[in-house]
Amino acid sequence: MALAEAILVCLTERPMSGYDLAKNFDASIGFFWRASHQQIYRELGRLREKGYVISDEVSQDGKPNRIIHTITPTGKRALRAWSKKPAKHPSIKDEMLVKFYALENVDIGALKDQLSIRIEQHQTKLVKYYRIKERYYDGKELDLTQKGKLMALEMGIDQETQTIRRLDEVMVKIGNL
Amino acid sequence: MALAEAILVCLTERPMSGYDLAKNFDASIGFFWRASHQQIYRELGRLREKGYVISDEVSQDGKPNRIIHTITPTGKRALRAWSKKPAKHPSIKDEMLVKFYALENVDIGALKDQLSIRIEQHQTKLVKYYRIKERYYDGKELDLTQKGKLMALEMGIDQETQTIRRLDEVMVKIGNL
DNA sequence: GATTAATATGCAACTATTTGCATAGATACA
DNA sequence: TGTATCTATGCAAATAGTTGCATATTAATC
Repeated sequence: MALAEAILVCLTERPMSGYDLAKNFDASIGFFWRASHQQIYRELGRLREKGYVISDEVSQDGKPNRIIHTITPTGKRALRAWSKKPAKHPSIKDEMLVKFYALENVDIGALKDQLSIRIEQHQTKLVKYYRIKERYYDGKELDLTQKGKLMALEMGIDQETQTIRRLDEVMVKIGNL
Repeated sequence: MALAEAILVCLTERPMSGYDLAKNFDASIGFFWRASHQQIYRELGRLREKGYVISDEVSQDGKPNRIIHTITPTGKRALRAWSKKPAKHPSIKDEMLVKFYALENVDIGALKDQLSIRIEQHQTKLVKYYRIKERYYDGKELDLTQKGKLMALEMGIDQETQTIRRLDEVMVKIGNL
């Protein structure tokens, strides 16, 4: 499972609370690995049991206490070991394509609506990517980790751009049906 | 859940056994929705309970009996109702991108190997797509369902082509790191 | 003064997916 | 004659992911 590793990757940057991690999974690393806060808290428990992270409670006046998780040397070794194992091919599950596959048994008007929603979602994501790129990477000196993140980000930008073009083309095609 | 619907979609084409469906999920519809034979057999049980399919045992001499599943009018109505509901955005989970995201804590040599394996997998898929296109669609008169399938297929071809180009570019980039 | 949003954590139940196992005849090939 | 592959079905256990609920404080807004 790579949720564990995705969390460890985040923690190599800096120690974080479950809440911080959940926010990270809503943005940055979440572009490549989605997870809910419930999943994250559960997984943090497992990582603590294995000794991959240590957790310290920090009291804050007023606000509820935070539990800050720090990756251990054992955790870092586990991460490097994981990196050598072949990456699983992401599993494909796209309802919308299934609907295209069954065009005669489907409401085509509704499908068009879904397609334009999908296009908007990809555009939103693309804008987000560009903002992050401009803000954190453009015209900056970058270390190795940052170069990796930028590469992942540029893959994302390229993917979204191509997806939007492709879906626009499909929109024209079903319009002419 | 769309596994149920993906199965129903297959059954609109013709009645099939669980085994036939499993093979379909290894090719055609499986390009857009992956499922194992265990999942399919279990789901067929549920579809039968709901009255979306009827199942008839057909004895074959020698070979084990086949159970042929046919979609019912109720099943077809369920399929059309499903088609009107918004399609879920496919969930993103790509271990390889997580590894790029953590370049400093990762074995880069191993990552390159994984990248080239990934490229090969996409090439294999692309070749498969082209074969299907030539064999079943090129230069043929097509009905609505076939047009939909062709559209899905062409989306697949475009996606794979772009992905291969993108991953090739990344391969050059990590070579120059 | 009341409501909403943000911070911060987590359990429990349910659903979905993966992995390993099990059975059993037919055919092909070495 | 043995081995492997294809046909054909399915259970059980483990792991992963989603949904609903629960709690509690602070700060801002209406």
